[in-house]
Amino acid sequence: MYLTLLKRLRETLAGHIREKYGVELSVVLERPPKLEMGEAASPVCFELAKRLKKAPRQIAQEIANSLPKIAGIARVEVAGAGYLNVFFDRAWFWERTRKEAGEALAGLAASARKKVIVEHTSINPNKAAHIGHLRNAVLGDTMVRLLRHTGNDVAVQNYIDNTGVQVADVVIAFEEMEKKSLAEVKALAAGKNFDYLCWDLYAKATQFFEEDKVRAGRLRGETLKVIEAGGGETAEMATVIADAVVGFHLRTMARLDISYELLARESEILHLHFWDAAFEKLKASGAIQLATSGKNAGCWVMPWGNEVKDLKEVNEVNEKSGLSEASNPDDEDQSKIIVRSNGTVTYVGKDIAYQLWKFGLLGKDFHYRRWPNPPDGKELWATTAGPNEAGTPHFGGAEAVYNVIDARQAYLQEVVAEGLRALGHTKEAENSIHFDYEIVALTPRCAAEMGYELSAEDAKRPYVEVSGRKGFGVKADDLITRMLAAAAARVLQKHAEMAGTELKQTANALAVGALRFFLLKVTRNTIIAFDFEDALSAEGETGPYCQYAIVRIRGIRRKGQDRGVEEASGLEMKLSADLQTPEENASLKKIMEGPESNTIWEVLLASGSLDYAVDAAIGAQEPAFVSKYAFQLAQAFNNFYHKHHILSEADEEKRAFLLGLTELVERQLVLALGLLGIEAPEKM
RNA sequence: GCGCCCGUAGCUCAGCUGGAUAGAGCAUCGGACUUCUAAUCCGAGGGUCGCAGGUUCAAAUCCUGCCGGGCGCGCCA
Repeated sequence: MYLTLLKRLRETLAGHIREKYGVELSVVLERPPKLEMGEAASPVCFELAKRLKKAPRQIAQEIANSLPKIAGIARVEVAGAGYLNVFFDRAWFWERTRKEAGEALAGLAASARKKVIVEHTSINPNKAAHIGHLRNAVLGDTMVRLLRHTGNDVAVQNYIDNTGVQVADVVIAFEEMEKKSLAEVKALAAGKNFDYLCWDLYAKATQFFEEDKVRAGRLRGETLKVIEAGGGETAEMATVIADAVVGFHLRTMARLDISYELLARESEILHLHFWDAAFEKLKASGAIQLATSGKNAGCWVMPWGNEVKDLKEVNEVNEKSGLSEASNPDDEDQSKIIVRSNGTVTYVGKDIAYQLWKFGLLGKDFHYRRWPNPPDGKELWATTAGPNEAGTPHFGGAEAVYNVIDARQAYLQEVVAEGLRALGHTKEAENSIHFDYEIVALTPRCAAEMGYELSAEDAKRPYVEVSGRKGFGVKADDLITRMLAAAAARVLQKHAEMAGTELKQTANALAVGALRFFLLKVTRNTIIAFDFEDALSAEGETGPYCQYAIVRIRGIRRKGQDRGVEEASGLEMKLSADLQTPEENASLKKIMEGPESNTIWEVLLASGSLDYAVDAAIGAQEPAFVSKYAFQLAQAFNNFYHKHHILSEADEEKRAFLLGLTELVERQLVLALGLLGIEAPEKM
């Protein structure tokens, strides 16, 4: 509701200024520093003062006096050196927010509906997931929830690099180091801790490769070739390993309520010749060129550099004036290799093909099969080179694509977008969103706690980077398990009687809440220095704090029912029965504008600001805005809870109102946490 | 060498396209449970917003330079 009022205010103000002064400008609105200054404010008169050469305060006064009445806004005042302070009609806000909470979203959907692909998780399927992968998945999943909430048609895809070096390394480790047969690996892959086993094995393999670089190069080359070609025992072993590890990843993510629609595998990009199709397009358009001399001789390269933002333009220049240095394919500093001189395609090349497919621009499609036994029971599809299974949905062909990939890959993601742009797909290049985020590292203390030995240099740093290659890091499942145990212990302290399913579900909600909130409360470009103490915390700005507010509200409801007090909704009806025009309702006015009404208004205003938080979060692609919002709403409620004892309120009308308000807080907070993938328990 | 990101309270972080006295959480200290759950609330202390210039009526925010830290720039992915 806050967003609705802001929009209305902005439009009215802009229109009024246009009419009155003949000036066109965008109206800046902000939140005043104190509640007494109103709910919204605009410094627009300072800007106007410059243009009209008049005192800002005078202009502000003129506008305040002549601005037409806006529904939901009680009054506009002049403050400070020329601010316009805007005061909402509180009773109106109350009525409308309650209605909106129930109905608003369906209406929003139709106009905004867009087909969107979000790719996230995309862990190399050769080892267990670690804390850094969790940040990726939680960010991606939360963005998916936000986009769906605002009416978009979102498909979640998880890219599986099942034919890459990392899988090959584990295959080599099994074959060369462990001397395991395919049958033996199959047996291991069916076991309980196969992803952990691979984690250790991969770390050992890394050492093995470092011992003898020549041997490493030979083994990798041979194995990769066999895996990419398919067929034979080694290729099958790779498939067995990758598929099994993907299964573990899916189960790990399911513990955090994260699921997917499609597993897009690199093997199909190869076998269905996605690259060939992309290669033809890139060659035909001149987006990539064959280098004939220099360091990159024999490679197909994409010109790259500051001057080639618009390749077309450069090509035109070339025609007129011969070669510019920027697009000379032999100039190695300005070029990105897409096809090696031996004819094989690089990772970026495959990624361009995949990105083209996501937008429906490749002219090819995958084949699809159902993924057997998805952990959450939801339908899950995977790409296949075999025949299509009946009931295959349509994947791909999106208007916007979010690739959730860490910030270190920014350059490569730029190359991919540049590839689209060079093919003339400017709009799609702009809608290729590298949803980047900073890494999760460990605090030196945490690393020490886990038994890792640090160099003196590392020990002094604020954080130490995790490394799957070295087997250094906090495994996702270990962390979740530890958080579950901590949550269960905490619940039992307060509810010794709790057991069985109830205890399990409660602990689960709290552990997931703590973990997801921990990963979501900081903005994307903040490096998280992971520490168990911070992650396990349940006080202050945490998931459990937000959940606790809801638990309190539910406690009130239970108590109210036990006592035989009428249901909140019933009482509310009584209060609202004669509310044809809430603005004029004397009872409401008394409650909301009387003395000591500030805490009430703070909670109500926060409750009605979810739309604003969600809008800002999507606009800035920053899920942290929603976690910040949830925390602030919970905080406002906890404050209110201490000042107003609801069930013992003597004034019947006021009690009904307070009950209605808590119900509204619950609805909004449950919604906000739901967008973060966090559920609230009944008790905790 | 080139490019990107970061530097805000003891610690971890917010601070939206420039706007009112720079805010949270943790930690510290002092208060509040016979009440709807104290996983809570109230209060206190704590900041030359890395440094120096510039633009502006107005700069933590924009521009330039410097200092300190991180990352990226491969015929790896």
